[in-house]
Amino acid sequence: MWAILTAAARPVRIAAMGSRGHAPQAGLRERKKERTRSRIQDHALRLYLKQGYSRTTVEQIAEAADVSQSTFFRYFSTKAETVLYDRFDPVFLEKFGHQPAELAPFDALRRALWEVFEEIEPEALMLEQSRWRLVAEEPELRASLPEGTRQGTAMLANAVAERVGRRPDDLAIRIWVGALVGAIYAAFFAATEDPDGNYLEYIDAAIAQLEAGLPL
Amino acid sequence: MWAILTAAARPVRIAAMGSRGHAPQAGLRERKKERTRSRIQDHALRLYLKQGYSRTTVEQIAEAADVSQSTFFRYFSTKAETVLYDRFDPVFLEKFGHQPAELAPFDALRRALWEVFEEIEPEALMLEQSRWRLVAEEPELRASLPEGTRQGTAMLANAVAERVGRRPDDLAIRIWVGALVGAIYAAFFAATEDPDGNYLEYIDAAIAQLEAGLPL
DNA sequence: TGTGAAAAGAGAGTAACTGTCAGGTTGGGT
DNA sequence: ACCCAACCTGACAGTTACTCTCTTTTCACA
Repeated sequence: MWAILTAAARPVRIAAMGSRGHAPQAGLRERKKERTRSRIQDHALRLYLKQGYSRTTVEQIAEAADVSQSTFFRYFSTKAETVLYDRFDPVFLEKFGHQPAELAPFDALRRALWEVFEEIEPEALMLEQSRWRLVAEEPELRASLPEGTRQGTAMLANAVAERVGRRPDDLAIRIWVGALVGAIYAAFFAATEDPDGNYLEYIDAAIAQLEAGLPL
Repeated sequence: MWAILTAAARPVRIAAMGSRGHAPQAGLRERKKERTRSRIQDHALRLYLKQGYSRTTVEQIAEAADVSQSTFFRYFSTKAETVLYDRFDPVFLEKFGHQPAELAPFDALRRALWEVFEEIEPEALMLEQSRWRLVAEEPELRASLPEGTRQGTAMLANAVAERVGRRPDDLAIRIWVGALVGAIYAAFFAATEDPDGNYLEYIDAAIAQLEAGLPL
């Protein structure tokens, strides 16, 4: 699942975009911005799929979305972000946090993942997967992916720490989460190499192996 | 230990640099190239430490090392590579491969790490650590680090697969290595946050936790 | 000492970003 | 209805990493 990997790029982004922070009910201004943002991302993804990521320039995206380059960079601080931005991340973190307290971390994790996947409509899932493939195939994207991961890892560490009642900077927690993310990472790339591989199955395999004490 | 993390950047690099491939005994030409390479990296690191990574331009490095920018890019395909390039990686992989076959993977790993660290002189170790700190602190470097990791992970997976007599594309192997690298990654960053932390100890902790079946 | 191949340099070009400034748009308060 | 302040947007110039192509220099070897 992507969530864990890229998670926290999002809150940072939103904060940086000058939303008022509190207002949960979006005003006209906010909604217009949201639309502009989606429009840019849509055009960007469409161009990437059509002519490849590196052969698409920001200028082209801006033109297609009918905004200036300045505006493009106001919405996405880098070109890569148009791909890496993941709207399911906060959903996952929320589900994870709301799993019953008596569940072991691995079970909570698994259930949260299932719930997120169940909610995604098949059509949206297809689009997501093409986005994932893009990330897996484009070196530049693969490269900028894990910086998001690092922050995401920190957030997940917080959630796990809370669940087991320990401090989030506890070394054991950090190592645990690091191993988890690394394993899922490996499973993710294995899944992208398998033409009709089911991402969720691969990730399940990773979780199961960790749960079993990492046998070889 | 860095080795695992950045490993394979090196062979690629060397292959791309037009060395004859076979000749193990270096001729004058080869040695001159090696010197130029070191000279560039030395000046680069010195400038980074003095004025910061992002405030140092390739032009400045080239000038300081008395080469043209063209030449700079012939030796390092990106600016980040001047930092990420790790001469201990091949050493580590070799040591790991030569551990007695009856050792469990975790033990082989631990011993190989110790052997590498023992060989490094204290002075060189200090320099290495300042390099690591640079990587940990500079966002752009953190970002470009894991692409090297990915290739390094693949090489480590090969070594592990051979050791346990399985195919390197075995999913369990890939997950195992992924978890290992992820855990070490986490330990590494924890170590950089601890002013007088000993990297090796942190990494040892990660290995021990994995060995114990990843308890929480 | 001459010669062919490899290395280095020169220079023009591309594209991702950054910073600034000026003009237009929006929304809350009167 | 109007105005002010905050905000959004575009235009534009500049920086810098990186690429390509072409020419000149250096060096191994005969």
